[in-house]
Amino acid sequence: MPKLGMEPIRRAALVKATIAEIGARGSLDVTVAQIAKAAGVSSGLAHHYFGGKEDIFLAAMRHTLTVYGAGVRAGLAAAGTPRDRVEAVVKAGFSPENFRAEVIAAWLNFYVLAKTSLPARRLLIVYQSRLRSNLRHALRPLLGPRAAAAAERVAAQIDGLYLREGLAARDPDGARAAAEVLAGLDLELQAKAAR
Amino acid sequence: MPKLGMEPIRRAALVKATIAEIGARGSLDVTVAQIAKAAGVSSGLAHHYFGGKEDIFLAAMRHTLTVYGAGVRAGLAAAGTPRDRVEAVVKAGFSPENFRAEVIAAWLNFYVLAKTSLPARRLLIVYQSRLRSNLRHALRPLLGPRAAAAAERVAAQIDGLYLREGLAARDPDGARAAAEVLAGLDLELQAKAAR
Amino acid sequence: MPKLGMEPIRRAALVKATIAEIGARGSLDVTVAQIAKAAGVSSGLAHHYFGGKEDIFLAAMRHTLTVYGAGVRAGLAAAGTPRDRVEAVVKAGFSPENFRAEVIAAWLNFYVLAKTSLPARRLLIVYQSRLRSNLRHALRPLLGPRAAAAAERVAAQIDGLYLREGLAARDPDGARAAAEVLAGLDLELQAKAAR
Amino acid sequence: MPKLGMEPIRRAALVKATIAEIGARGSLDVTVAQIAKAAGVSSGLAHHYFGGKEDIFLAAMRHTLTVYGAGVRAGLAAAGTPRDRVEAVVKAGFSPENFRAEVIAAWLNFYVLAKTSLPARRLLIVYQSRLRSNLRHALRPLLGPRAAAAAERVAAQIDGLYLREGLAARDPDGARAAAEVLAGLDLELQAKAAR
DNA sequence: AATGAATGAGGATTCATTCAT
DNA sequence: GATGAATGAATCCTCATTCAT
Repeated sequence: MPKLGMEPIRRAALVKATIAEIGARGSLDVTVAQIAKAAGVSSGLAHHYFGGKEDIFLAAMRHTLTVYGAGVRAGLAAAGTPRDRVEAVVKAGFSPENFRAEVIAAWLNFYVLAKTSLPARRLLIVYQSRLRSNLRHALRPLLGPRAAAAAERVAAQIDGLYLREGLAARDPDGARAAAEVLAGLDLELQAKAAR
Repeated sequence: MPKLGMEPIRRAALVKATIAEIGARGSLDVTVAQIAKAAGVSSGLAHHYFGGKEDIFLAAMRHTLTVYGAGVRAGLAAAGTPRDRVEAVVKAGFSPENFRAEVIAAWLNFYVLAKTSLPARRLLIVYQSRLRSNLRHALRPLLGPRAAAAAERVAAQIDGLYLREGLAARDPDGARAAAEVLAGLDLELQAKAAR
Repeated sequence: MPKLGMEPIRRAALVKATIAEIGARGSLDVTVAQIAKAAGVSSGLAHHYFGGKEDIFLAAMRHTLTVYGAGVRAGLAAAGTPRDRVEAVVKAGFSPENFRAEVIAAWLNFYVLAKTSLPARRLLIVYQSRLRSNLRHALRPLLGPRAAAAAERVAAQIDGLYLREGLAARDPDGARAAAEVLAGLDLELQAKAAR
Repeated sequence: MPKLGMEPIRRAALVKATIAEIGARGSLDVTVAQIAKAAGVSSGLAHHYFGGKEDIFLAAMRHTLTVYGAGVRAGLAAAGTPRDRVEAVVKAGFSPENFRAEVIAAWLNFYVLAKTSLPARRLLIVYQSRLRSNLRHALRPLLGPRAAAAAERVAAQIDGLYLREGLAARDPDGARAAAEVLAGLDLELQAKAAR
C-alpha cells in the first residue's frame, strides 16, 4: 500500500531545503538536484510535487512570508500599547527566526526572482504593502497624519538593514538592528512631541 | 599596424552593455553572448578583454561605483553649508543618472554577486563604508556625537528605497525618494534641536 | 521503479566507445559527444556516469590495463616451464585482443595523457612496473642475476614494437611482433649458455 | 625600410618555441598564441610565416629530425671500426641534445600527430627507416645476414626507452639508456660468436 | 614586416525536465 | 509514491584564423 500523507511532509522538506540552499549559496543558481538531495528525495519527486523550479522557489517565498506574517500577528496580539504594536512589527522582522543569514540571503534573492517572475513580484509587493500597512496602523495613534511618511521611513530602514547585514561577514544581530530601527522611531515621536 | 586603441572603447561598451542587460533582465543570468551582442562585438572579444564573465560583472560594478562616487564628489564640491553637504550625498544616490530602473536592478544583482564573489563583496563593502563615512562627516557639524547613528539610519533608508523602487512597476522617482530621505534628515535635526 | 542497473552497462559501453574513438581518430581530441554517440547515449549521460572527460579516459585506460593484465594472468596460469612463462607474458601483449590498431593507438595516447594527468601517469607506471616485474620473475630461473637487465631489454622492445606498429599502414601483426621479441629472448638465453 | 632577413630568424625562434611548448605541456594542445609568445612574436606572425598550426608542428618535427640526423652523420664520420659505427648511431639518439625531457615529449607527440597528419607520418616513417637502415649497415659487417633482425631489435629497444623515459619523473639519463642498448648489442654479437 | 583586433565555430559541462518502471 | 535513467538545450570559454593598418 502506498504511503499516505507524504505530500505535506515532502513539500515542507523541499521548501525548507530550498531556503537553506539559496541561503547557503547566496544565489538562485541552486539546482533542483541540490534541493532535492538536501531534502532527502530524488529530483524527480521535487518536480512531481511542485511542477518546476520556479514553483519550488515560489513555495519557499510563500513559506518565508507566512512565517514572517505569523510573527507579526503573534507580536501584535501580545501588544498592549500603540508603542508596543509598533515595536512588535519591527521586532518580528528581526526575530532570530527571520533574521538569520540564510533567510536574509533568501530574501535578497526573492527580490531578484521578482524581476523575472510575476507571481514572485506579487508576493513581494504584498509583503511590502503589509509591512507598511502594519506600521501605518500602529503609528497612527502616535503620529496622526504623519504616520504614513513615518511608516515609509521605518520600512525602508528595515529593508536597508537587511541589505547591510546580508553583506556583513559576521552573523546578523537582530537585536541591534531592531534597536537601530526603534531609535529611528523615537526620533519620529520626539519630532512629533517637539511641535 | 593594426587598428589601435580599441581596448578602452570596447571595454566601455561592454561595461555599459552589461549594466543594461542585467538591468533589463533583472538578473545575473545574462549570457556573455547577450552582453557582447548589445555591445556590438563578438562573445570572443568580451572574453579577450575581460577574461571571463565574472570579470565583466566586476568591471560593471566598478563602473557603477565610480559614477556614483564621482556624483558624490561633484555634489560635495559644490556644497556650501553642512546641510548642503548632507543633501549632496543623499541626492547623488538619487540622481537621474544613478536612480534609473536599470541601474537599480544592477545594484540589486551586485549584492547577489557579492555572495559568491569576494572581489564583488569587497567592492560593495567599500561602497557601504564610503556612503556611511560621507554621511557621518557631513552630519558631524550638525549632530555632533549623534552623527554616526544618524548616518547609519540615513544610509539604511537609502538602500531600502532602492529595494522598494526596484520592485515598483513605475519608473523610479529619484526626486521623491531624495525628499523622503531628507525628510528623515529633518527629523534628526529637529530631535537635536528639541533637546 | 526506474529502469535499474543501467550504470554498469552504460559505463562499459562508454569505455568501449572511448577506446574505439581514440583509436579511430588517433588522438585524445575526441569529443565527449562523439564518444557518447558511439556508445549510443547522450553526452549528458556520459558526464552523469563519469563526471568528466578525463574520468572517461581514465576508465578506458583502466579497462585496457585490466584486459591486458587478465591476459597475462591467464597465460601464466597455463604455463608449465619457465620458458613458457616468459612467452606467456610476451604473447599477452601481442594477443589479437590487445595488439589491434585501435588499442595500440589508444595506448600511445594514454602515454600522452599521462603527461597531463597524474592518475593516468600512475596507471601507466603501474603497467610498466608490472610488465617488468612479470618478465623478471619469469626470467629469473633462466638467467639468474641477469634477469633484471634482460627484462628491461625485452620490455623496451615490446614498447618499441607498439610504437612501430602504431605508425605502420598495415594491420599490426601480433604473431610476427611476438616472434621478434622471442627471438631477442633467445639471444638472452644463448648468451647465458655461451658463458 | 623593412627589416630584411627576419624570416629565418623568426622561423627558427618559432620552431624552437614549438618544441619547448609541446615539451613543457606534454601535448599537442598548445596554442599558437603560446608558441608565438614564447618566440616573442605575435600570433599573427606565426601564421604569416607558417600558414597554420599544423605547418608549425611539421617544421618543428623536421627540425628535430634534422638535428638528430646531423648527430648521426657526425657520429658516423668520426667512427673508425664497425662497432664504432653502431655505437655512433645508438648514441646519437641518446645525446644530451636529443634525449632531453622536452624533446622526448615532443617525439611522443609527433607520433600522435602522425595519426592525423599524412606529412607528419611520412616524416616519422623516414626517421624509422633511416634509423633501421643506419643500424643495418653498421651491423652488416658484424652480423652478416642476421644484421636486419638485430637492427630491428635495437631500433625497437631505442624507441621503447624513449617511451620509458618519457614517463619517468627523473631527468632522462642518456648515458644509461645508451649503455642498456649497447648491452643488448653485445648480446647480439655474443650470440653470433657463440655459433 | 608585424601587430592587435576581431570573429565564430566547437567543445566541455550543467541542469531542468521527462519518463518508464 | 518514488526513483534512477536519460535527454538536449544552453552557456562559458578557447582558439585557429583572418584582416586592416
